[in-house]
Amino acid sequence: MRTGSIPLDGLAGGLDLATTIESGQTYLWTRDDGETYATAPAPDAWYSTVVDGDVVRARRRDDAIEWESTTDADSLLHELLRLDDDLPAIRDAAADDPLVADAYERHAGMRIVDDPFFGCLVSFICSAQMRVERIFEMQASLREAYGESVTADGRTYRATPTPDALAAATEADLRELGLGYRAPYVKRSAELVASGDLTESDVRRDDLEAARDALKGFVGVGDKVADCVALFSLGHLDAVPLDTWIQSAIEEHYPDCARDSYAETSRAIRERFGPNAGYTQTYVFHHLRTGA
DNA sequence: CTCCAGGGAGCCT
DNA sequence: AGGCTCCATGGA
Repeated sequence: MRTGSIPLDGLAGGLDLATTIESGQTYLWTRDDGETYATAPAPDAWYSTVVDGDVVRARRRDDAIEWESTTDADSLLHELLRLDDDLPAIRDAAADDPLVADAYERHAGMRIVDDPFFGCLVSFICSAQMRVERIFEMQASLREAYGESVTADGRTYRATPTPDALAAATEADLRELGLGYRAPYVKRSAELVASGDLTESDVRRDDLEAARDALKGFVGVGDKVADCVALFSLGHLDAVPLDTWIQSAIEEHYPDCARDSYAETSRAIRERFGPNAGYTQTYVFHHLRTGA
């Protein structure tokens, strides 16, 4: 495999690789130790993923991100981990309140990811009423059962299942992987993509609310999941997924932003969090969920 | 045992 | 549009 290194001091705000990958934004990476993300990673733990048939491995090594890949992964990593985002500028422009300041400070270096679309879509369809640790397990199970194998340097990696593969699976097959009532959602949404009836290009809109409405055409995708896909795969950094953690945070810390409908609460909290509100949401979510 | 987890579909008014 | 009810599964 090819290798390379990305110096952290060349990135505005650096990069906390482990937190970025394990904070519940992306479920498409595998930690080398095979743990289920329930345990803390080693400081220099390797993470791997497969993108368009290429294996990408990355870990923190001293003051750089070291990578190995079947392709030149430098630009790919910049894309997947949004390494060009200026974290200090994003933080400075964010809302100035104790919760937000604490979240940014405690998890400095965490970045929003830019996941490949279909894997992100399936991940967050599966996320409904699920703990983060189990979402990781479910995506690993889907890769193991339906992902294409890619071998590099004698090791085998599993790609994200294709729409065709998941559309061909039976609902019973998917239920056996522990997907529960999400099984038919995954299958039907995979069918929509595989048939071309609703695809990534249909949901790539410049406006967040237009993208969200289009995303809700998938099965198992409502307002919250649509916002997650918009934020973690379509580059809508203003998207603020209103999950249970953020909703209770709004009740406790921003009660004036609480509205009757998702759409109105979303608008209010986006205005409160300021530019790149999705970044702030992700920091606050991780901060609250990890009990920091 | 009960309760909860990064919600959404289906059906009702 | 807005309000129910039900939905699988595993861990606490």
